[in-house]
Amino acid sequence: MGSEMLDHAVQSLREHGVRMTPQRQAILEYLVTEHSHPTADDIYKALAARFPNMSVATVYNNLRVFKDVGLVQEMNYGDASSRFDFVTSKHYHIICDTCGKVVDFNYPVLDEIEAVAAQLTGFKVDRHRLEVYGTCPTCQTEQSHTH
Amino acid sequence: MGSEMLDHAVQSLREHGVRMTPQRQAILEYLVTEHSHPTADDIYKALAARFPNMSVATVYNNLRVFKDVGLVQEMNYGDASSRFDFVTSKHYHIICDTCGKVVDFNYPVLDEIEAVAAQLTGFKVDRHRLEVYGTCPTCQTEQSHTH
DNA sequence: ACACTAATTATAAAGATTACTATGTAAGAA
DNA sequence: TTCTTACATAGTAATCTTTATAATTAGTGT
Repeated sequence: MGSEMLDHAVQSLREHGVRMTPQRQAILEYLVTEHSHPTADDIYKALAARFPNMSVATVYNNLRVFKDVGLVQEMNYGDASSRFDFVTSKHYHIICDTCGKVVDFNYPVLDEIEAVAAQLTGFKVDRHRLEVYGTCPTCQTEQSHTH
Repeated sequence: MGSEMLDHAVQSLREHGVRMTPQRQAILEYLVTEHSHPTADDIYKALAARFPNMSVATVYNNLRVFKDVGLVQEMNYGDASSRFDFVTSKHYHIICDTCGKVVDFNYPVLDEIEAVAAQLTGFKVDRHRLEVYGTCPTCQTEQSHTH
């Protein structure tokens, strides 16, 4: 399962003339196996044991490479660090305002709004971004304890 | 027109115990009259002539005050600086990937997706964020000239 | 006009990301 | 296998946005 995705990703990188290095492989594996939405620093810390000398820049560089190839989606939330999501299928995200956790949820893709926006503004539309914000179950219970 | 919105905003600030200062007034005016979606730096530069000694921190502080009172909405787009929008009515934004311009467009508020997300994930939903990305008319013509 | 408190300025600091350079290494060619 | 070359990495400096801090200034009610 996971390894099929990984193999496919490696092949896709090869086709784009991207060399495989141990660090690159490890970052990719981490993204595929962890279903979280890690920050660059999360990845850096998670791989520090295996690659004590790895540079943060390497993580960023590779995430950019993966993004360019289309394997990974970058999600920016202003102040906080970007989070990176291994692209599998179309889905939206809901984000916890308290702890920053990101959870996937499925909803029909909003094609219509793109068409409407294009018509109203004259833009050539490329994509849209939709996120829902709130409080995750864990933080909800924690907040009810302290109050 | 604009001055009504301004008066209302000033009154709203007064009710929140916020003092009026020339800098604050000027930043507010700028947000009301300019229908752009300026960054903090845009505002800073625009008012530099009138307030040569104004600090960037003042701009940020005031934008935060306005945000807390609900007069202004902050929009983060990752790498780039936040942009600030004087809140008038509910609308969505479409953003140019080339020049960063932000344009408003109206579309029925997507209440349903919030309900679905809450049900699927167990989150307590607070709000959502939707943006459409593409190329604005100006940049479209410029790109067609150079190609 | 006074006093109290908030706002401003100026600057330092923080945090995320990128730029840069020397060194190392993957991958194909000989 | 060894060589070669371009790409990747490590390490660090730099950049950019935003916030924190401390001293000074200035609103606002009395």
